[in-house]
Amino acid sequence: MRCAPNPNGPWHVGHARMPAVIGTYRDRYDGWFCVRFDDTDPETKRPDLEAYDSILDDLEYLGFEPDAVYKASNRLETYYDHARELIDLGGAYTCSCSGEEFSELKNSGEACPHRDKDKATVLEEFEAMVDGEYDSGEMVLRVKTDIEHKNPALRDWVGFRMIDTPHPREEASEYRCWPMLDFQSGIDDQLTGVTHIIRGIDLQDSAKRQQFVYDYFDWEYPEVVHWGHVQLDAYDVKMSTSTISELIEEDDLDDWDDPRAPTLKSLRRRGIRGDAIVDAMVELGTSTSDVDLAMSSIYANNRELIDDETDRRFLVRDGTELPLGGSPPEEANPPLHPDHAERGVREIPVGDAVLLEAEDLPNREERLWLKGLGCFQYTRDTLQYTGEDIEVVREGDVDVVHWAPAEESVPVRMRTMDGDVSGRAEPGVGDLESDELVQFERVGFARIDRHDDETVVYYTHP
RNA sequence: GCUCCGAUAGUGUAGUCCGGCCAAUCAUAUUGCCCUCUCGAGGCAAUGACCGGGGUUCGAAUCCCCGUCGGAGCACCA
Repeated sequence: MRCAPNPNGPWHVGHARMPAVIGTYRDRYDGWFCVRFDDTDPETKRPDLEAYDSILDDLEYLGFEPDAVYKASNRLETYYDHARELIDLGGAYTCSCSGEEFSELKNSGEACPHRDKDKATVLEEFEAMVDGEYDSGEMVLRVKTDIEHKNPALRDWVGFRMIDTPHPREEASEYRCWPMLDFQSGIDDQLTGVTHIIRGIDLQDSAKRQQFVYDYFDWEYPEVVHWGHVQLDAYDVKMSTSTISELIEEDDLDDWDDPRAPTLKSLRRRGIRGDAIVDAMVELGTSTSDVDLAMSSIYANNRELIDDETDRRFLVRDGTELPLGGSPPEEANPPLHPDHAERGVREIPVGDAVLLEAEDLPNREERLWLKGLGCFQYTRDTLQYTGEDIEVVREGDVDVVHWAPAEESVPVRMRTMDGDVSGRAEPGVGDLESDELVQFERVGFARIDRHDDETVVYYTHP
């Protein structure tokens, strides 16, 4: 199988579907898959030189290593050779009609005057194309199919055209005669031994087009599955490489790993495992209708992967300070993980005041249980320690909330899909390694990114 | 306009090829209860779907036709 991306930028989440599915199939059935960069349009789909590595990097994040990596722009001579052979078989002709002219003829099912040229002329003109003797638009090589085919999309399609703009890759920058996707891809699938193709519904006619070439060469066409488009809920930003690229350009997004961007680099930075994405993609199946992928299903997968190993911490967002009274303990020791007592406890110095989230602020005379600390009653604008047992919580009339010491807490900026949130976390958070995951109790999972003036974390999911 | 393709709960999916075991599977979501010093995890329960209409048949989610809705192609893009 193959994954044939157009290297025009880092991958968005939707791109993960192909490697997820073919990678999973490969592993399951002892198969083979390659990445083939279909970079045969140096102009309108101009490749981005950084994208080649960036895509392989994204692939690694998803947990797959391709069995081979190809670049179509390295293989021009191969395509030329096959074109020559095809000409010799009478399956192609050079054509100098303008796109418009040809389109009109084609739509009325009429052949253009170039269709019946003899092979020698065709070959001669094709060699001139290869040598770059024509300018863009002057000459193309058409694959001879059936000019009266009932589906106009299949009639004598273009196999090669001239492009004046040099390819961005140095190695390919001298070429001017470029194959179209259907030609290049069809040849490569055969040459690399691809037996099964998955592609989008936008390429529904590709197989039928390429079948003509396969017939000329007497090759057997691979099995094909077409799938619909994937849409992600939960994002304001459209899942499209060009849209994301523009937003970054305009500074509406920081970069490709901005938490608001629906990209793989963003999910990675938020601490989501590649496996969680892969599993969600595989669950989507390969149906030909469009599908909506719920981020919640990626989150559910991820939570299952990380919950057990992720330690707990407190983070209070936009805290309100309340003084403490009644001699509470000087230190709180909640467990690092409620299901793993063996991992030990946290040491949180309490101080004279705590921060609470707005939603958790008690009413007058109300009791509140500060997790890992004890029971307090809100009296005369102070949280008075009552010393009561956890039983009061079990009885049901005391809410349990998380908190942070007002004094010895560390400032945190949490980057989320909906923008940044600032808050303060228990002091231990300041010592966590970059890349570590935490669960802020009653807030959600987050990945520690870095410690600057404040600790920057990326919100993972609830 | 011409040509393809598709339609099962909020979302995804199984079942459709080879009609009966499907008053329709599983996951996720939402809600409620239990448990828990988290709104996490775990347990239990509830919610919720075969696009419509004809036909074939003893019997249709499944086969056929018509409609509706949706998607795609008709590029010298991928």
